[in-house]
Amino acid sequence: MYDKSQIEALEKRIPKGEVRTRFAPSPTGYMHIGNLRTALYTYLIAKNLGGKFILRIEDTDQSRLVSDATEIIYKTMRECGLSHDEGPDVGGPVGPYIQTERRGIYDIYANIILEKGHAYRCFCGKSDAENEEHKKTSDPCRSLSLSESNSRAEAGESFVIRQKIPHEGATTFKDEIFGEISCNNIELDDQVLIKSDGLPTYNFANVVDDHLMGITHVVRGTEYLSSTPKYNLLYEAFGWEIPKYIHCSPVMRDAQNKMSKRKGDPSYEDLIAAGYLTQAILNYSALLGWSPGGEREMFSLDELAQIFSIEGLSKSPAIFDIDKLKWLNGEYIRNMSLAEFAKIAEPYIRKAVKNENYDANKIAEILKQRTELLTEIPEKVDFFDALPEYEIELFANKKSKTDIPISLRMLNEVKPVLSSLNTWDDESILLSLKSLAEKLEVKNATVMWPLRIAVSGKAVTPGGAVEICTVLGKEETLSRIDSAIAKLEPQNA
RNA sequence: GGCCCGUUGGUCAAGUGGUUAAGACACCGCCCUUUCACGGCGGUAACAUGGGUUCGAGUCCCGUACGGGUCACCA
Repeated sequence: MYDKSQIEALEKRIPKGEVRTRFAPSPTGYMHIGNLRTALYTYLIAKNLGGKFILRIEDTDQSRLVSDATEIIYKTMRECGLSHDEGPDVGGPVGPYIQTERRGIYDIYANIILEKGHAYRCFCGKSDAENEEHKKTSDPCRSLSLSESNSRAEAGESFVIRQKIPHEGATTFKDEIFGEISCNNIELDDQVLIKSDGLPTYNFANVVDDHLMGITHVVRGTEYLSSTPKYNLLYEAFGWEIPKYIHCSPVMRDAQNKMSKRKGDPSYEDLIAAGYLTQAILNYSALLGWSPGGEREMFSLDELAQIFSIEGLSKSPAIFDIDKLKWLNGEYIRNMSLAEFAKIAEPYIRKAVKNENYDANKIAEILKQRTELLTEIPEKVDFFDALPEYEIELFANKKSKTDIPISLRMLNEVKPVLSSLNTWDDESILLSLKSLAEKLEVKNATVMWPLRIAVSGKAVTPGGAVEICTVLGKEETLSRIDSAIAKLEPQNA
């Protein structure tokens, strides 16, 4: 049925004496946040312990394959800096790293476990009723002799291979987060190991691959917690060393539901498209379900790898809070150098500001302290290109002590002052306006407010009157002041 | 329903028998200020519940409630 030398060859390849973790997604769609976080934790555990991080594609369910899914996985991980040491694209000592390419391997181990008597062929059909009855203790195929089973298989009868779970005793395993968990074997089903299409189920492929790839820490979601005893029984049947288990609680959209694409929860790509930064997403994901212990919250990927510890992982599910992500994103933006921010902000600025005379760097400067999401930039700066229609009521502001007549007066005072300026920059404009306010014996705001409204047409703007004037340039500034004055003239009002 | 797991403010969370029960987001107030932000200061707000154990319990044990996971030839 199989060649012993093949097994020896496979076993010989297994790297020893190093920590090895794996991220093992199935290519069924996009990278949701829970997925990304699992990949992150898996990566961090490997790096923190000086080990290897491996990518394995679990594509044994032919019916659920999505064509571009693997590409999205590669792309996302590359963008996030979660680089794998081994995987389908970079190779490695224990490949192939795609399960459908390992078919022959599962066959070998299925035959071994069949011979050992810890599994059996089940020839019963696929119908629900039969299934329900047979996966339990009463499966008549359970007691078939191996030779009879072999000859029926050779005769071409269709079958699945099921794990033969003992009816007595209990299985206990240790999870690094949850501690010891035990379960009576009688509660466990005789799960299918090899499907009738000849491909292994996750349950089998996972155990075989984790063993043959030398995985030391199995990181996955808590949905696998209740099947872990069955995996342990499998490891024991083969006589393999059991890895450390780290079962992570899910990322929730609310107290009742996991994050899901179907319900409109954002994927990594969605968040990027919504104006979030990769680093912020990664940093926030790390904090969702894990705590570094101290009060610091911002960490680069390398820093996370330094300080990550399994003990900080939490048992209970965590609800995804977009507000906190947004705040963190803002923190990342504010901590950037102006040059860095200007570079990533420019495309967003240019979406609204087509006029090349307006300096994108200067606009980025006034935007930097007040931007949380890149996508909110265009609407903040659209007034540079075209003065919006606005109501003259905007000129009235209690705190600045302005109303419409005062604004008109101020603008008439401001106009000659600005038009006589020779240098057009923040400093000169600010200085001239301040001395004007002093001369007129009014608050700075009384001069600034009408001017800002006149040049922007908006109640709220990034930057104040001075900065906006600087960007607009002298000519455009004076022209906007003129049209504001015209708007405010009593006969027009 | 059986089995497994969980439960500290609205949210993320620290806390490993003795604390005025941290911190962050959000929210509110004040200050700064050429708008809005940023920044600074302050505030509201929590140990699901009932029994034990103990001199002492958010921390240990049992029950209850609530929530989640699982019970596929999906992963």
